[in-house]
Amino acid sequence: MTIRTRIAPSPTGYGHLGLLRTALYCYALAKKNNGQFIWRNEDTDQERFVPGTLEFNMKWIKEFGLNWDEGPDVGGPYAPYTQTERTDIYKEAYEKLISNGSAYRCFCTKERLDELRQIQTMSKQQTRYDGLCRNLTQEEIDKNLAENKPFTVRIKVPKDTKIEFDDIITHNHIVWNSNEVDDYIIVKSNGIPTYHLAAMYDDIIMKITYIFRGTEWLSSTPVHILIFDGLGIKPEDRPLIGHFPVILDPATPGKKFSKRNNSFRINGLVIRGYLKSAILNYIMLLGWAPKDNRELFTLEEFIQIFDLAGTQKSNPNWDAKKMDWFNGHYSRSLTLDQYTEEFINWIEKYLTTTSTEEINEVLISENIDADKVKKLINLSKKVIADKSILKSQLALVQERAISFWEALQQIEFFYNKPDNIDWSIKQLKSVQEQLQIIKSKISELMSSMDSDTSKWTHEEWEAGMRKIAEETNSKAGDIFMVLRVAVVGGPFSPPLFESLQILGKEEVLSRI
RNA sequence: GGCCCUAUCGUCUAACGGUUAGGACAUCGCCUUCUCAAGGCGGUAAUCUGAGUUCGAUUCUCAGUAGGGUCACCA
Repeated sequence: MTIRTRIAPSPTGYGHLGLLRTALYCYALAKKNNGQFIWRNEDTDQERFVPGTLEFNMKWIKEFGLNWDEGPDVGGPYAPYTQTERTDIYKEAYEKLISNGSAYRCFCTKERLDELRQIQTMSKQQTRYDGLCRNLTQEEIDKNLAENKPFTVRIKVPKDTKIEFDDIITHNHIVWNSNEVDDYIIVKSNGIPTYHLAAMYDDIIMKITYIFRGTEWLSSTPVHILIFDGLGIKPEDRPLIGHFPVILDPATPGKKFSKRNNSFRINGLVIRGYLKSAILNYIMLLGWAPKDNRELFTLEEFIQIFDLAGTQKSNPNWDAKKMDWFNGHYSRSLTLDQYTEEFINWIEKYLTTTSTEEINEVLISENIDADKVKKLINLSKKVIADKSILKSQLALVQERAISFWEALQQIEFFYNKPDNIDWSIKQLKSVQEQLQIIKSKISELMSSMDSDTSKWTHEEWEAGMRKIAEETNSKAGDIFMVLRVAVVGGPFSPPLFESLQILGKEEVLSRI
């Protein structure tokens, strides 16, 4: 049988990294087995619909290289792939369920349900449907229908039985006592099915073989099983279902990704200048691990090696440090040409095309204020003007910047003369008294060198610097530090000599 | 609270009854070095607790504890 997996986000919000993870695993399983990966638009909740989110989510899953074989945009044999365009299809499903006794019409008003819930809450009972419409006589039903009373459709959960299934992700055999399961609403009073019916019926029609989803769906799984049963699907013909643990945000211990934290939005890390290959690689390991503990995978390698045996049960924490390590690793493994190209691509494709609000929300967390962000974005437009100069600058920061965003900050001094230099920093403590003397001696040295910096030699320059150290009776390292602070504005910098060469003699002299 | 799930270094994990409990990130130390990195070498660090099964439990069972998910005409 052909493996078919699906990713089915609802267009009610912007996807987070959890969506990327599910998509990645679905994609990998399908591709590994020469199967199909399907995108389905689960838009049955029209009230919460947020315009643009479907397009946003599709764009970004695609950006990560996870292309679907069938979907709302590309079509396919089971089109349409948008649920609100399939309401007729669901109608035949729930009519079948009602007629064979697997579901029933419920004429209870929302008001009655709210009141019921309130009473149950106050008396500390379970909040659940009391089954009032479960056993309506055909006469009563006909009467209500004749009066055009609105109704919902509820699944009719059988009494005193077991509902069970095997979870293919956690490898658990899970059993529910059916008396614990509520009669979920599967069709709303507006005639549109809820997720439970729509998704399960679509999965059958679209011949989905694996349902991967977050663990928040686990507790409604018995309802889904009952829907399959009611539709006459034999257990062995059902799609296999598996639930992934939630990704936790260490910033809020024990809590999953905050919907408000935009750095976890699917494009957040990309905007912050992380490589998609690195993000994908880290995400792979957030719920799955191979037996040999290998950690570095390209997408292609992951597809080959991914298996259901390695899926994890417990909730992983998002480790920003490890993400950084992956990104640093991938950044360093690029050639300088590739790195430069990716850097320019980041600026042109992501940084300058994203709204300022969104960039601020994603970036401000890094101890940078909005003005600084604005300044750096302006700088980013400037740095891509001359590719070869940029390349020589990036050569100096590639191995020391975690992200492109950091790299941009590290090359800022090439473009902007540092202001408000703090000369009292601890790195300059031992030469504090002779700062002026040292500066003028460095100035002298620089003046004596060729105006064509490409003719400079490291030996000549370093000898000069060490001579100043001797003359002022200080350590050579301190002399270098004075120059460094003058030129870049702080105690950290890329290799000094190479930086000076790029900056040019005149500019260097003006900064001392 | 009911139901369900989870529990190995700080973090992600390996060990499918017998290992000096392994790896990676982080952290610490040393080397390299004009700073910061990167790189090399080394160190600290874990089986939640209590019973049981067994010659032997990280591993199997039960209980406790802690954490998570869910209890909508949302997905």
